[in-house]
Amino acid sequence: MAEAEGHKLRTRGARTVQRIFEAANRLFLSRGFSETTMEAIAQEAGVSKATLYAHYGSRDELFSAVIWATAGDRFASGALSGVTGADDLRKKVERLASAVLELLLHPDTVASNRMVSAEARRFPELGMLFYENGPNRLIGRLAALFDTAMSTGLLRRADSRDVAKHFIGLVRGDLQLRAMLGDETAMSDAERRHAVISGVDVFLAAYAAGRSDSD
Amino acid sequence: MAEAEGHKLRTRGARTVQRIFEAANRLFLSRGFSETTMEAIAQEAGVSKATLYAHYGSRDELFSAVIWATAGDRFASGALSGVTGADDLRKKVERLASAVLELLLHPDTVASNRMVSAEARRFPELGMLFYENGPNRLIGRLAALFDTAMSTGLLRRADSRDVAKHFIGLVRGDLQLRAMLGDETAMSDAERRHAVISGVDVFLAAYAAGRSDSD
DNA sequence: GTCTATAGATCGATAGAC
DNA sequence: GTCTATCGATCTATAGAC
Repeated sequence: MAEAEGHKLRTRGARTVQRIFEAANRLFLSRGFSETTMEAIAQEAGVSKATLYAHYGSRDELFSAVIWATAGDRFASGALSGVTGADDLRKKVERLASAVLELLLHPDTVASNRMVSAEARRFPELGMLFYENGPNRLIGRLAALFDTAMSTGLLRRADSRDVAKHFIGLVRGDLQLRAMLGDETAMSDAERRHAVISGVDVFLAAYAAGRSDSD
Repeated sequence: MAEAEGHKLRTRGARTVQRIFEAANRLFLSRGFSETTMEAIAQEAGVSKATLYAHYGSRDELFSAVIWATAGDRFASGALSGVTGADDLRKKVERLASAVLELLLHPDTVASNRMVSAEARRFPELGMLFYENGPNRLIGRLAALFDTAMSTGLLRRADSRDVAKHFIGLVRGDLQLRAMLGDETAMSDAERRHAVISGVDVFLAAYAAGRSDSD
């Protein structure tokens, strides 16, 4: 789903663009913006620098294309499907929390957060674009789920976008910040499990409609 | 409190170091890491580049010094004093939430978060150092406050560091992320007030000991 | 469209005089 | 300790051949 242009992959030129884009995507996400040179991208794509500039006018333009595409891809994917099922409310919410945390701690998510925030001063629009296309889409999808849960009477009535933000905030804890600061241990299973359990505990204590008997 | 070395400000050399450090501090925080050149720092400090290198071995070293010092300064300051007082629990917690949000959305906080996370791959240790000296100190101070509140019977018993993380997560919402991505509106009074009120609402619903009658 | 080769500019770091 | 002057490396972007 990472087509930069409207072309299909028929023409030779479009395939080159595709290769360039994917190379840039890999390198930006794995090395960061400042450490990724046009020379390296060209090499990774198997083309020359001149060819690269024939398709993307500047490094910033290529960077924007990568951020725009990848943010949407990841945050729009079906990673939040675990909510359906016949389990009790707590189990369902815990699975949802795990899925959210998985997304928030994904190396690509961490990398793009790092890059976009670092370059937000130079790209006033890109930051907003990224937010709308990424994090805000997650909020929207969660809000829709919680809306349903409120209609069903599982959760008490509240602004569903607020509920989504609170849910994310509770589950995230300090794990995403630590991941962004380079703390590898923030991604460990133990840390994640604890964040999910304690976060969901608080979430249900505040938002569960009736009385949720815990484990 | 931003002394890099143990010297006092007596000697001429120490005053020069001080000026260099403060210039670097201003420029790094206002322009970001990659946009701040040694030439610019020297000019801002009123010295030559050679003098600058006589006191700091490299740009990275100067950057580390700035991050290390400023993180501690801000997160250790007495900005959390608003919790004491004779108000009811909700009012107190709301003032605390405002103080936390003020800190999290402070331009310098946003700027250093951006920079450290962006450079975390090159500086494996600096990220951890920053976390311990900054965000983790905030968690610790909040945990101490909540510990007291639990002893007093105002809040129900729980791991106080978890409580602190949940508190921060609830109040922060998506405001700090948006601020880091360059969204100026994230710092508006309206946004902050709403985040404080709705966040505290959920926090008390989950953690208040008895029954907290709301407004 | 794609290549090689290089221009053009920036910047971190240093040499050497005072 | 501080200066001026400059080196050397790196990187973005382009010119011109095929």
